[in-house]
Order: sequence, then C-alpha cells, then structure tokens
Amino acid sequence: MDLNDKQKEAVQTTDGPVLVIAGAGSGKTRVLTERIAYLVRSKRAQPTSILAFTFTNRAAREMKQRLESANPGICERMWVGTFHATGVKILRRHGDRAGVSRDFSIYDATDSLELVKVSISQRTLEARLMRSPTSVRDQISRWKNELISPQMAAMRAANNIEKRIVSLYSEYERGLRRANALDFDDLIAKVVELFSIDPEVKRHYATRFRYILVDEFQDTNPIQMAMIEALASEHRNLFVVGDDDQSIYSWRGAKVEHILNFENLYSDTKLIRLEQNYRSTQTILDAANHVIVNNKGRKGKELWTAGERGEKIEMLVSMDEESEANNVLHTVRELAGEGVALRDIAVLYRTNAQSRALEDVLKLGSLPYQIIGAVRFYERAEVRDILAYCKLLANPADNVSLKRIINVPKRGLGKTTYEKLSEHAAFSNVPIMQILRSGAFALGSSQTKRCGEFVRLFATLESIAATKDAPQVIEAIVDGINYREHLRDNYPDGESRIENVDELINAAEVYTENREDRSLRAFLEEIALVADVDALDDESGQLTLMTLHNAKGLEFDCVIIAGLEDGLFPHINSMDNEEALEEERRLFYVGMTRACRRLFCSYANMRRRMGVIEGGSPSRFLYEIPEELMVGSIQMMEGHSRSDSLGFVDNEFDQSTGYARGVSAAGRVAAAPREFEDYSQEELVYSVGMRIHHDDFGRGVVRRVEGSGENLRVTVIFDRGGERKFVARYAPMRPT
DNA sequence: TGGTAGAGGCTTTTT
DNA sequence: GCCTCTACCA
Repeated sequence: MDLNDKQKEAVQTTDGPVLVIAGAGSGKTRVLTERIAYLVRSKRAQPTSILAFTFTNRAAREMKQRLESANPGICERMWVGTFHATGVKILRRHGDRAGVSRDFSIYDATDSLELVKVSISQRTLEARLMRSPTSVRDQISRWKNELISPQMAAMRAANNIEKRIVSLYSEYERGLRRANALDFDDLIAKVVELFSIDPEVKRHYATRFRYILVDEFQDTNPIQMAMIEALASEHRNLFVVGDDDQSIYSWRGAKVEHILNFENLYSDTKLIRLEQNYRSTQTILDAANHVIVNNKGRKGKELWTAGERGEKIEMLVSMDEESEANNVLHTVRELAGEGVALRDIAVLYRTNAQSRALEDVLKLGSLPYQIIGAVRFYERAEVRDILAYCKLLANPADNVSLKRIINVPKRGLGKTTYEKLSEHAAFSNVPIMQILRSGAFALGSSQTKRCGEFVRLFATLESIAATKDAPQVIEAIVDGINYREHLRDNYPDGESRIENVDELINAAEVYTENREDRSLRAFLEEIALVADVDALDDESGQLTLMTLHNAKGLEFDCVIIAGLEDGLFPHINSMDNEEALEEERRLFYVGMTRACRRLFCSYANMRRRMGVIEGGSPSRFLYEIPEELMVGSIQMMEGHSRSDSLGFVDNEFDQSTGYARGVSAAGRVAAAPREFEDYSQEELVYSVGMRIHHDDFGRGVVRRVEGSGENLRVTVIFDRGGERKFVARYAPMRPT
C-alpha cells in the first residue's frame, strides 16, 4: 500500500516542528516508521540522532520490529521507548549530576503507596485527620507532573489540611531519597531537573537528538512536555502525532492543550491532518463521528474511508451482568462460526471489575481468553515478595522492600522488631539494612540472633547476585528461603502461587536470552516499566478482554463494548461535569474506532456493583448513534424518558439464558422490541413485610424500602431463596 | 510474635 | 462482594 499525499507530506517534512493531527486508523504508526526510515535512508541521518517516544513499551517494540523488518539493523543504536524508559536511560548515565545515584530503585505504584503510608504513620497525631493514602499519593503525583515542588506546594496551600498533605509530600520525598529510590513520576521529573541544573548535559542530549518524534501526543503531561521541549531545544526538528479526540488521560495530568497550543509554542509549525481511515467500515466511522461531534472542545475532523459501508452495529441487551457475559460468549461463538479467529475479537469495558463476570462465563464455556490488566501478574503477592528480595539485593537501601520481606517467610522478626530497627535507622539517618548489618541496635538476645541469621542469608544471596544471572539469583532466593514450601503450607491455592513464582523465573530466563546484560538489575529495570498491554499476546488464538484505556492504539476485526450503561460508562464520577463527560465520550470513541469490521454494543438492565444490585439505563452515548446504523436498537420513544424504553429485542430471546440480541444485518431483520411495562405508577407503594410477585424471581416478601419516587429501592427476600435489591421503577414486580 | 475475626474501603481509567 | 488493614487475644 502506498502512502497518500498527506502521509507522504508527514514523512518527508523533516526539518522544523510538525504537528500531525491523525484520526483513528489513519495510518499514523505507519507514518512514524516510514518517517524514521526516510530520515535514515534518504536524509542520511544517523540512527543515534533519532529519538522516538511511544505510549507503551509494546508500541515501542512494534515500531522497532516494523523498522527492522524493512531495514535490518536500523534500530541498534536508536532510542525508541516510553518517556519513563527514556528517562531511566538518561538518569543511569548522568543522574549523578542531579544527585541521583546510578543504582537507584524504581518504586511502582504499590511501593510509593507504601511509602506514603509510612509517612502518614510517622505522624500519629495527623493520621486520623488524613484523607486516604491513595488520595494523598495521587495528589503528590499530580504535583510532580505539574512541576510543583514541595516548597511551591507549601506556598499555595490554602488551609490546614492542604498544609498537612504538603508536609507528607516533603516527607515522602525524603523517604524516596533515603531509600535511594525514584517513583514513576521522578523518572521524568528528575531528567527535567537534571537539564535545568546542568546545561552541559542538556546540550549533550539536545545536540545528539537531531530528530525527535512523539506518538500519542494528546496524552502528554506538563512534565513530559518540559522534557520534550528541552530535548528539542537545539535542532527543533520535533514531530508530534496526536488526536485531540482520543485524549483519555487527563486524570493522569495529560493536557490536550499541548496539541492546541503547539502552534503557539512553535510558530513555524507545519500542520498536517490525516483524516482518511484505513481501518474501519464507513458504518463504524459514521457512528463514531456522530458520537464525537457532541463534544464541544475539539479541533474538529471527520473520518472517512474509501472502503465499504460494512455491516450495521449490533446491540446486545441483557438482564444482568451474568446474562451479558453469556450474550458476549454467544456472540463470540457465532463470530467464530463465521470463521473469525478468536485473536481478532476483543471485549472492551470501562472498569477492570467488569472482567470477573465475563471471565466466569468464558471459563464455563471453555472459550480460550486472555485478560489484560485484571489481576496483574507483577502485582501478585508471591511475585512481589520475591521481587522485593531482588530489589533489596539491587539496592540495600530500599526500605520499602525490606519491610515487605523481613518476616517473609516468618522468621520471628515481627512488627515490634521492625519498628525498633526502623527507629534506629531514622535516628541515624541510614538505611535499615545498614543498621541490621552493623548490629548497632538494642534488642533482646533472641531477636539479635534472628537478625544475625537474616543478615547472613542476605549476604549469601548478595554473593550469588554478584556473579550469577537474573534467573539463577531468583532461583537462589526461592530456594534460600524455602519459599515453595512456605506457599504450599500456608495457602490453599499454594500450588498456583508456586506456578506464578516459576513463571517469574521463566520470565527472567526469557529476558536474559540473547541479552548482553543478564544481571538481576537489568531484569528489574525491564519489569519495573512494563504495562499490561505489553504482555498482550496477539499470536495466540485467544479472545482478548481489556479496559478501553488499554485498547488505545490497538485494532481488532470485531469489537464488543460491554457495560454501556449510564453510571458505568459514562462513569458515575464523570457524569456531573461536562469536561469529564467529554473525556468519557472520547473513550467511547476510542473503543468504537478499534473495530475494523464489526462492532457490538452491550448493556445490562441490572448489574451488581460492590455487592449491591442496581438497575441501569442504557448509556446516553448509545442514543448518539443514528438508529439506521444499528440493529436491535435501543428504542428511545418520543415523549418517553429514556429509562422507560429499556427494550428487549423479541426474537432470539432465550428464556434459559435470559439474554436477547439483535440479529445481524446479513439478511435477517430484528423484530420490533417488546416494551417493558411502566412499573413506576404511583399506586405501587411498597412497605416492609408486603408480599410481592416478580416476573423473573417469583413470589417474595419486602424486607427494606429506601428512597422515594423514581429512586425508590426495594429489597426483597424471595420464597425460592435469595435476596435482591431493585429499583422499584424498573423492576417487573407488583404487590400481591 | 502470630493468628483470627471483623471493619472498612473500594471500583474509573495507568506509565 | 472481595480484599486489606487493624484490633485483640493466645
């Protein structure tokens, strides 16, 4: 396939700043790789002078693979990676000039949360008044991403609570320094700091990187922008690609304004728009265009394709999340029956919690699937335990990791002992491990002996780590602490935990294959930065399940978007403000445009959330899709409120599974929907103890009544067993 | 110090 | 509904 004129222009405009507004599926990845190849082949650019930023490691890997397959050897000395990975590279080389030691550890989200908790607990008087650790950590992260130091934050603090959070921020920063650790935000922030402290270093990199490329530019935050600007300051050959309609990370500090302001920042910017889509059918594009046009703050663009209209978008309507899962399963089976490979189908949803119901049903249906994200491999307790040992070996000052494993498995060094050691360390301002090793602590004889044993164990592991490769070191840790035995004896699911530990060793082995640096440290670095999408295995014949956020940048032949209900998608927390709602809409837009050929939209009338059954109405976004583009439409009737028209599609309604679906446009037509009766009539009054009849669950007795009017909720205990809560208005239920 | 049971928070999205 | 943290007792 040849490049179109716009794409060609984007590839060949090599000098000066270039802003490419690239619609979904407009071939931007191709433009990026072609441009890099063009720079090297036609402009004789050195690969070392090229720096490309991607959003995920996976995207970086794919870009390198594409480049390599057409131009063998081209990537060897080229920098292609995420902002975070690039930051690590720079800091390992020159970080010492900004006071960052070269063997720093990287703290992930869990580690930094732990550090926040420690900071809070050191201020017992304040702990009670403090917001949750998570919100403190998020606030700290927001400050860091906006280049706000503790000092600056202190000046801005308006009230007592804010001042306390600021003091936690300072405490947290001290904790990081003491542990010789950087958190995710630091990986970029410290680079920016380094560049401002040491103009020599800045000039070194800015001179080296003659050509800079940035993918997913709409999702860069201020600190990343500062890094980009510094790096581009010498040559100004800055090529950024983004789509304001796909900006979905503002909650992480990303500023879509970076796109909108780019032309002000670089007045000689060349603006190029890519609007021709090579991915989806016209029907899918029309639907997506109709949805996104409801957003106000956008640059405005309309995707089109030279391809076919394609099939209509199908609605899947289900009773609850379980039947939704069944509905998804049947749809996938049907697609598979038509010859679609499972790896070409994806199920996308708003929240990770939704994966459970889907997973349960897919398991029962023995359909092979992979879930991206739900319970992350590197988040599992057993994996984290072993990794904590590893991190401690790489950096003995890492107090958070020490705290995690000092008593795992149990070796009689509990909370009290740990706290005494920690106090000694804080007093002397040295790492806890140093206190342990020096023996400079006042403890009873049995505790002193146990500490000595731990120090000896650690020394043995250290000597192994000094000479062996990562997999052998991990194996030595697992053996040295009898970890497999510990798991088998202490957990009912011990065997599967052991498998996870073995999987970790396996991952280390895979990593060290064909690698020069096989050290534990190199392996730790690699996994510290992996995202879940990085693990996506697109060669395997499995159905893929993931969040909409994770789906960014990917495409699938068929896409099912599940859980399209108001309150879930758009999410309840985003429904009361226009900006947040627009971001939800962009997220839906991203989801729709992942589909090449077939798109399914699914919602359930009831859903269990955090243990409570809630009634749901179809997502407001569904009503933004023109009806003529859909099969089995959601039926919004004139003069009716939306929630009155929760229509089941009549045909193919299956009593046994409780699901209904529209029929594909391939010949068959959906029958008129059966309308729900309106149960909101005012004479339906419920009181505790009243006997009722429910169409689906039979007879029962009212146990609780909450709310009033439209929000009247009734909890019923059914005669056949089970207790359920309904929104009275939507439940097919009457007093008897 | 370690085990257990109950409380409480959580579920928006992640490099 | 599930997971984590905490308080209390052995």
